[in-house]
Amino acid sequence: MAQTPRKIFLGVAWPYSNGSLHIGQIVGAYLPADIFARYHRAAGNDVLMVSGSDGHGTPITVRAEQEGRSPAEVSARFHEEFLESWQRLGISWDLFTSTGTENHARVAQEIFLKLLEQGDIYQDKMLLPYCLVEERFLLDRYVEGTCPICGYESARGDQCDNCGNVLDPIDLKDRRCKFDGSEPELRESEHFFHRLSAYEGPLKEWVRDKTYWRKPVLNWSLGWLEGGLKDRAITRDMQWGVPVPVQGWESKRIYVWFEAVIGYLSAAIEWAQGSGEPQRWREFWQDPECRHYYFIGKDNIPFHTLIWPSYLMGYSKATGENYSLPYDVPANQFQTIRGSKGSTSRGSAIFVPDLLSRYDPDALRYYLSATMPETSDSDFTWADFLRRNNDELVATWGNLVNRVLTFAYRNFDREVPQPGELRGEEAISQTGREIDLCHFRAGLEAAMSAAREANRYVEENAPWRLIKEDRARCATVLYTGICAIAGLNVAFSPYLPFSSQKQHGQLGNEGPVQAIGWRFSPPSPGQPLAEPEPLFKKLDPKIVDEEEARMGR
RNA sequence: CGCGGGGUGGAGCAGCGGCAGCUCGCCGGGCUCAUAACCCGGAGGUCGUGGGUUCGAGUCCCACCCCCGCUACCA
Repeated sequence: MAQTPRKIFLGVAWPYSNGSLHIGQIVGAYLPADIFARYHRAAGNDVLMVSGSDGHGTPITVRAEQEGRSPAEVSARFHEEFLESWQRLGISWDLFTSTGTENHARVAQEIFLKLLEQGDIYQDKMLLPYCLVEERFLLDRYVEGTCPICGYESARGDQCDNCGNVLDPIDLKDRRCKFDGSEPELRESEHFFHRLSAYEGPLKEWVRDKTYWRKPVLNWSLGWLEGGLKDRAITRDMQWGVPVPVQGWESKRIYVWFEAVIGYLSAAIEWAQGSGEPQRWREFWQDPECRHYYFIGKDNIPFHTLIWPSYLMGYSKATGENYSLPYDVPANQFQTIRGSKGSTSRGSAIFVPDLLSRYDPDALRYYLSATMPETSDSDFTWADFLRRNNDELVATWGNLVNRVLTFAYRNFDREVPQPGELRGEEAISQTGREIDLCHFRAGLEAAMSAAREANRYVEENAPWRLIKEDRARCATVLYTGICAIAGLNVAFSPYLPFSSQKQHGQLGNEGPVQAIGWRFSPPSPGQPLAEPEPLFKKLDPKIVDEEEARMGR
């Protein structure tokens, strides 16, 4: 199926390093990206998967203020935690860096200057609320007032909680500072703007043939385009972030949403430097044959389907070089927690480090893969997690492996018996096809379905009866079962990397399971079997109540 | 008020113009190699509501109702 070796670039959302990773980020972006990357690497394609901590922006400074630390300290602390989470979850980055590197600032400033020279970025004045008491410009959300649309008195500067309309703080009546209640004055501030409006035509043209994008992704993008694109301010009155590379702008910083997306490019450059071939990033960024995929949550869609492409179009033009645009942005919907969006304050957020302290990574990966919100929001419940682990992962796949290997180990001198028919090729190719299309749930289901078929095969051929009647035939049946397992193990490997590696070893193989590639490789008859041991643990039903209690229900 | 997504057997989901499908659960049976796991059979849905288009509609169109997100240390 995977025809010619391909080049694939995966850009994955940059998490704000202001708190622990939670389950929604994993299921929404990091897990699908990892499955995709693992599959393509096994299939022999050249993959570059990058991301990093987004260490700038207001969320970081807010947290830093609360803790009385510097933004840099906060960011560094969570960056370290992220690295550990990736490792334990098995998210296989080629590079996970941060926006705090010199390299990133240099690349971001370079793009900023090129776009400035070209006229894509221009200076203008804007009126911003300035608090005389706090002596600083106030962020949109720190201004409150009366909503001009519905009259609600506690509307925030960015949006009215009552009617839901997106607002501009200037439109509010009876404005007041959220901190001290004083009335902010409107003070003129000089800022740089990106001429997004100029890219409306080119973007419309570019999006036109993206019919294969997921429905929400395409509709969201088209909706923005139809509404007309507005120029966006790309600098902010703050001290934390990438400096504006223009004289006299020392008191301002580049807006986090301008520079963070540039991380996709700067990370590739950093990766190339680290690999000892500093120019190698060009293979992924400037070769038109390389396909770019961006794995993100649905809230980030316009940034990746319109805004980031507009920067790339402009930068390509300014430099005369080709910078690839996204091929697909398979954004996921949200995974709600017991029916609503995860919330720390309501005790319904589920954080990765905590989760990994009690559960195996593959159990989590299985559950999240099976319930991935690809087409619509899906819901996380502990009861469902328990059920899918015990009744699907353990009972179907885990049990197949365990029953066949245990039987073979005991009855055939602890080695792989002699050959006969069913293999695992079909599962491998079908799962591969689905992953290639970013249908991750379907890919997993294809493998599970093949595991059920293998269980049926074992049942119908009853080796426990054959062992007494026809030892040679029994060996054939078991060999066939083992072949199915070996094949299925490849199909499951992008989803369940830890247990796949273990299974690989149980069949007496050495080296990494990925070395097989994305194909069926028959086990050698006579090869010694390791003593079988269950691949997965059954969970105790009481965890449901325990976890619910832990979440403060 | 607006924008996007969704409402399909007990639960979770797929189907997106042509006899309503999958996993789990449930009921009945089989097997005993296996983590009380596995296999077979069965019951169970007028596909949110009301109109319309069509020879034919979960599947297209219109209106309405409900849920989720777009705001909150939170994808």
